[in-house]
Amino acid sequence: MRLSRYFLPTLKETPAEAQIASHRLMLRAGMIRQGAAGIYSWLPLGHRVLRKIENIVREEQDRAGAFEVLMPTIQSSDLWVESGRYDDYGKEMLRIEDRHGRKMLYGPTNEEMITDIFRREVKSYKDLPKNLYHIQWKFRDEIRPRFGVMRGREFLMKDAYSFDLDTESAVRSYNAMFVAYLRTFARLGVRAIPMRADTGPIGGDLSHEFIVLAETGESEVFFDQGFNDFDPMATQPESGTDLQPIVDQWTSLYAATEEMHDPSKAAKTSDRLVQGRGIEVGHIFFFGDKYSKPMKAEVQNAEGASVAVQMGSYGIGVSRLAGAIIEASHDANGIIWPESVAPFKVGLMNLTPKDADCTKACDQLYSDLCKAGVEVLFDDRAVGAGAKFANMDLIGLPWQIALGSRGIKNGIAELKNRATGEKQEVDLATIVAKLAN
RNA sequence: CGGGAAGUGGCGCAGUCUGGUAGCGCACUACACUGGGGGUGUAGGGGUCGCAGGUUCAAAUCCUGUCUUCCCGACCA
Repeated sequence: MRLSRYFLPTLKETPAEAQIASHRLMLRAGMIRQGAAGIYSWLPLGHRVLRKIENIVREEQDRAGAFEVLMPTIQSSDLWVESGRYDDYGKEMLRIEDRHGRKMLYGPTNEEMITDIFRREVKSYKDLPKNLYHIQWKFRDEIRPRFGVMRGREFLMKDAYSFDLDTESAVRSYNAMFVAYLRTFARLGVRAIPMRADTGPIGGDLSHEFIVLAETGESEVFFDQGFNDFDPMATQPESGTDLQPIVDQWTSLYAATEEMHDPSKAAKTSDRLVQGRGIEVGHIFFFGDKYSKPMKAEVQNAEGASVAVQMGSYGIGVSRLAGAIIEASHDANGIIWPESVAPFKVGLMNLTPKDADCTKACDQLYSDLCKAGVEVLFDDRAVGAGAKFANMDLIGLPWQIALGSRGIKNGIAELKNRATGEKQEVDLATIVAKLAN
């Protein structure tokens, strides 16, 4: 992409409303713009990041055996009356009336709707287990939205729902999501620690939150530093593998959010206990027949008896992750994208656009990189070199290529690693091969 | 929902106390210079001061109401 043609409105100064790093940087880097409190538009750069996060989440859900669906944002109140949550949910649910006076709502979550879809179609234990997920916008009318996309009212969430015949099977479904989450967050370039969680208003008795460590995190967390030694990507589950040992390993060490923190249990880890702050990016629940029972989502078992299915739900805050990744990965100059979610892999800067030789070489390099399948943002604007460097650091692409008349004479470009700051002189003839992988 | 702060060109702010022709920096437009870390100069364009009432000869400024946004707390993917 040529920057001269792109829509990338970066800001030199921080808008007054943005207080925390990720919000400031997302606004400055031209990723998002605010529509109302807790409601944002995603501009091209931000949208690319959002899609990359979404795709990694999707790949790992698919790998774990879940099937993607897409449910609507607007729901009828009927199902919520049936589950008993229409009254329980309170003002956080945005309630809407259509022209016929029917009570509708903008979905804050989809347990009821997916349970309804399931119960209409599945009648036999032979069709279990099943796991259905979607990636869809949700709305929760938070009392106080804040921190940009990290606590928005409208947010993009992946929510999966599992259906099993019995508890034993349901735990296997839970474990599959547990492992998928470990892999997902690792691929997104963040370290997320699973912590025993309170089951909250959704109810149930087996639940974990996945917390990304960041100083600006909303929750206080306590965990064993032994988590540093675990590698989520070491788990490459074949279908049918027993995942319990992996889950056991990850839950063997102490980890708890403030509300679940038990100093007497934590004491066992004593010197290895770390206290920090974190951002909740995922939350998984097993809640049994909480919804299947009142909504009569039942199947016949091998004996011909009708039994309510055992359910779990599994959420990942996709839009929140865009902010959380920045919170965990930035410096004074701007964002530092992990390569897997970076909007572009490489930023190419023509430092001397008035130099015909340099411009020619840049155009050629840009074209070669594109042909090699490298995602590259080419700053071909007629502005000073300093502005280009500053802007490139701000938007945080993993690799920067600086090419000017000085380098052209020797046939070399400067390649900078945004994360480490390390710069190296690279022969123009080899740079494409170096960046294509 | 309790407590606090703020709304003035696209962005960051001053002016409000003490009423008297709306200002600065950045950005933007044109031209010239410059060209390896947000460079320099000259000349421009752009604002019913959140909105609605009121006081006054006169309101960004004083009064009343209202909307919006942000921060702290209680609640949450």
